[in-house]
Amino acid sequence: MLDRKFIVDNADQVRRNCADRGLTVDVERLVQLELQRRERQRDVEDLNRRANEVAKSIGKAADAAAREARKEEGRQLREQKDRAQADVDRLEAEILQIQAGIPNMSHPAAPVGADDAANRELRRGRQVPRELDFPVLDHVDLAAKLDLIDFEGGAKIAGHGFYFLKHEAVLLELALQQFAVQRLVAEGFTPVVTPDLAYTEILQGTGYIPRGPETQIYSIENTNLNLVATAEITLGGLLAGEILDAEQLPRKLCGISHCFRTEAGAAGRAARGLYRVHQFTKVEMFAFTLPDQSDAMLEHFCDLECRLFDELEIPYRVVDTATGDLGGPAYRKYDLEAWMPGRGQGGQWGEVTSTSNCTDYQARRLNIRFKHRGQKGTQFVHTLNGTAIAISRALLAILENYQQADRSVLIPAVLQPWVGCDRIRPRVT
RNA sequence: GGAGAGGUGGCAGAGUGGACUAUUGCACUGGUCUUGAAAACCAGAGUCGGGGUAACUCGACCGUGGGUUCGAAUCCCACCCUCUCCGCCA
Repeated sequence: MLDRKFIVDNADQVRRNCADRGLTVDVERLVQLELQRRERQRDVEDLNRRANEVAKSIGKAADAAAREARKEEGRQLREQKDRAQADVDRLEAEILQIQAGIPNMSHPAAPVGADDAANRELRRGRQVPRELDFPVLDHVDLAAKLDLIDFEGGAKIAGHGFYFLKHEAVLLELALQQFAVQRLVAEGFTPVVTPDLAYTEILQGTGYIPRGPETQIYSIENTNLNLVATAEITLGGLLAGEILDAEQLPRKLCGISHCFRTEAGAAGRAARGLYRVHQFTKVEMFAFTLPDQSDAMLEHFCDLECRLFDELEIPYRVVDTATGDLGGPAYRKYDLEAWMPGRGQGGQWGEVTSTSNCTDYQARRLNIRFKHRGQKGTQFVHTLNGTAIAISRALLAILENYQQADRSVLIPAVLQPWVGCDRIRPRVT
C-alpha cells in the first residue's frame, strides 16, 4: 500500500505510474475523498473532546437535575459523534478500496512497457545452452522414460496440475533444498520452515488477494485460512506489527514452504508438465532492510540467484521486468529465465526465479517498522523477496539441459553428494 | 476437542465503572556526584493521527471486533492467542 499522504501530495506522479503499469485508477477521487475524510475526522475529534469534558463534569454537578441535564448533553454529543464517525468510516472504506488498487511506485530505471515484451535482458549466466545433436525431449517425456514423475497419479487423486515425484526426482527435490539452504545459511540467512497456511489478513498484507473471482489462492472453507502461494507470505507476515531495532537490520531469512496456486485463467498458456502446477516446493529468500539498503539488497538477491544457477551449470539470462509486468507491491523486479531446450520449438527461456524490492509497500500494510535506539519516531522497513530455488522449475531445467543422447540424464555435480549418483538411467522393468 | 486461568507500554507486573493524565520495578535517555565508571539521587521517556514557527495542544490506542453507559483497561457478547490439566495423535 502506498502512503495516503504521498498519494494526495503527488497525485500526478501516482497517476503516471499507474498508466505505466497499464492500470486505470481514479486517483482524483481518492484525493477528493481523503480531503473530505480529514475534515470529517476533525469533527469527530472535536465532538469527542466536548463529550469527554461533559462526562468529566458530571461528578461535580451541583444536584440531580443538573446532572441529568449534563447527561442529556453528553448523549447528544455522542450521537453527533457517531454520525460523524459513520461518515468517516464510509469514506475510509471507499478510499481503502481505491488505495488497495494502487501499485507501488516504479524504480526510475525499470523499463517502461505494457508487458513482458518490454523486459530488458541484463546479462547471461556462465553456462551457454548446449548444442544437442540428437532429438531433444521435453521434461515430460524424459520423466516418463525415466519414471520420475507421475502426472496421471497426481490427476487421479487431486486433479490436473498435481503430480507424484518418484525415484531420483525425489532425491533431486531434497538435494535442491539442501543445496539452496546451505548456500544461503553461509550468506547469513536464518533458515526457517514456514507454515503452509496463513490468515487472510497476512496474505493481504503481502499483496495477495484471496477469495476473489480471479484469485490465485486456495482458501479453507469456513475459516480465515488460506494455502500460501509462496513463503514470501509467511516470512513477511512473521514480523507483522513489530518495531525492529535499526541496528539489527538488514535481516535475512530463507524459508522452505510448499506453494499452492489455483492458476485461474492460466489454461492455454505454455503450461505443459511441471512448468505451471498447483503445488510445488520452494526455497525463498526474504529481507527486511533500512530504506537506503534495499537497492543493494535487490542486487545481492539477484547475484545469489545467479550463483545458484551458475553452480548448477544451467544456462540463464537475467531480465529487468517492465513496469506493466511488475506485481503490485514490486518497485523493481529481476527474473532469471533458464534455458529450457524442450520448451516450444527448439527451446525457450522460462522463468525460474524472481526477486523484487517492495520498498515500504508491504511493510506499510503489515505494519513493520524500525526505529533508531534513543531516537523518537518510527519508519517502515523495506521488504524484499527472491526465489532461491523453485523446485518444480529447477527440476524441469535440470532434466532438459542435462539430457543425453542415450536418454539418460546427468546429475549436476553440486547435487551428486545428495542424490548419490551422477546419472539417471532408463529403468529396466 | 473438553475444563480452568490469563492477554495492560521494550520486559515484568498492579489496576474490577468517574482525578487512569495507567501505580510500581527493571531496562533505557539526560543530569548531579566522581579522575573515570559503578552505586545513589534528580529528571525524562510509548505508538498513530490532527492543529501550531514553537513552547505546546487535541483525538485515538490496555489481544481483535462489536455492545451497554453521560463516562469502560474495568461490565456484556463474539472471535483470536497463550498457559495448566485432561482427551486424541505422528
